[in-house]
Amino acid sequence: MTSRTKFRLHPARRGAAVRSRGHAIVPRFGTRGQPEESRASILRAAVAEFAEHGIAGARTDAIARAAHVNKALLYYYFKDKDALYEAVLDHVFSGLRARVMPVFESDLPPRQKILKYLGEYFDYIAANPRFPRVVQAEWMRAGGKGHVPMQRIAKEYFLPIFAKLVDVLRQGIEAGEFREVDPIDFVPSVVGIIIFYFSTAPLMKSLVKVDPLSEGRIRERRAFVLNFISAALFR
Amino acid sequence: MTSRTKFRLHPARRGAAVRSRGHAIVPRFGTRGQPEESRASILRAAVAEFAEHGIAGARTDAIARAAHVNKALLYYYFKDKDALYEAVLDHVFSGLRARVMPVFESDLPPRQKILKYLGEYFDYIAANPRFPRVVQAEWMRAGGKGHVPMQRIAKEYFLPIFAKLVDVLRQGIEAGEFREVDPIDFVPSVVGIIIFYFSTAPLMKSLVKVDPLSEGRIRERRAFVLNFISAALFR
DNA sequence: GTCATATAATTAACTAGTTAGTTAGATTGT
DNA sequence: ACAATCTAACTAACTAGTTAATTATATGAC
Repeated sequence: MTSRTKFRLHPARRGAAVRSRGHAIVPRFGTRGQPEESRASILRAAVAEFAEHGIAGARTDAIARAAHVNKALLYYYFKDKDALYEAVLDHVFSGLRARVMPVFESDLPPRQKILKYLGEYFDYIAANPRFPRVVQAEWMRAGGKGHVPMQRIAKEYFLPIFAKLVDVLRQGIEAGEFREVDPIDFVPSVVGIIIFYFSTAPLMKSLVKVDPLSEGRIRERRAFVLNFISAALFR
Repeated sequence: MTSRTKFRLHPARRGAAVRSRGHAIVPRFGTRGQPEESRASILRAAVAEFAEHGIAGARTDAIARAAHVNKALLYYYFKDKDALYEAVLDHVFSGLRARVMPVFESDLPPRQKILKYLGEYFDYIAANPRFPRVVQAEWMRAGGKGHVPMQRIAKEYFLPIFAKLVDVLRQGIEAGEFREVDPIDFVPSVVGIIIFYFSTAPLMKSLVKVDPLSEGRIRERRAFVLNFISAALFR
């Protein structure tokens, strides 16, 4: 990894095929095939590979193969393995943010707001059960001390959500509806409850008869999580 | 990895220096240095390395260096990287089992039993905050589908504890002291709450001012966890 | 309309560096 | 002497990342 490589611009960033305001793709000069399709296909394959093997364990060859593209194309769209992983993280967290932030804009009372937040969070993960493992892969890296990339991710996505939760909790507590919990303890507990189940699902499946990701089981799990946290938080 | 290698016996398993009933070590013939010390040193270093980098990310060279032994010695005591990791898992889980199983032998009422269990579990992890990451490393491997080794670990350590918890929960529910929770939902939730905090501690530390592993914070966290789960479980 | 051309998209084959695991012996306590 | 313990140096395999070319497409000149 020379310093020249490091600062090389990637065609994808220079923008080749460009999506105009509407929806129709306006191709430029040498655009051929479906470049956005290729990029998306690589990202999709990367999500699966990183979720299954972590960052160190993920194989760029495997990602390329699963995406049905040549490995060099992977390095054409992404600087290196780390950049690809970062793109995956962005994908995961921007999806989550898009899903939960609107909840905080609504003017529901604190109790309903928390429940709605939990429900949306749960449903997003349930619809993408690989995501917890992808994120876990990050904090398994380098002792989880939080690289520069992860710092950015945390500041861009996590802290804003956390701040909103702090607000709602404060309101609920002031209104006497919530027990007095410290967000620094409450939030990671909630995240742990929701995420842990899904990230251990593959292992759980091999241990017990029931499929932890079956539709029925997920519905039960959802009800339990909301009920459990409600009992712990509401007066 | 040839099949011959696979079945080679390791001196450690044949038993060299043997610890007699008392405490004094009774060395055999060519015993020199402190073989048990070397083995323990390797294990200790492996815990740290696996916790920091996961299985694929862990470097056997780094483990040997940290343990102040030649890398070949590592392969003298352990068949390969996987076997070393398995030994680490045994170390972690046997410690946990030794700590929590006595709780179930006691004749405390269900409520106190659960609280005692949670406290012991929490304290064990708090005293060894690297352990959650070590275990997480396992289910990040090969999609967490649960290798043969992990199946063994789960059956040997996890299922017995789970069974005891099922008992206590049933008793508590029948006595009308507990809300009606399904162990298949309750147990992973509790584990998630306890473990998640510690496995994300390094990242958390880089994000906020407070040290999540400071003595005071741990004490607070412990109180919160017991209180939170109590509120969610007890009537 | 069509033809050369610039440029984007894509690939087969390669390389340099890393890493798990081995070998063949050296050392030491008994 | 002898087996247990330990090591320096090695190797075979793997893997992230590169290179140098090739193919397809839109554009603009005519």
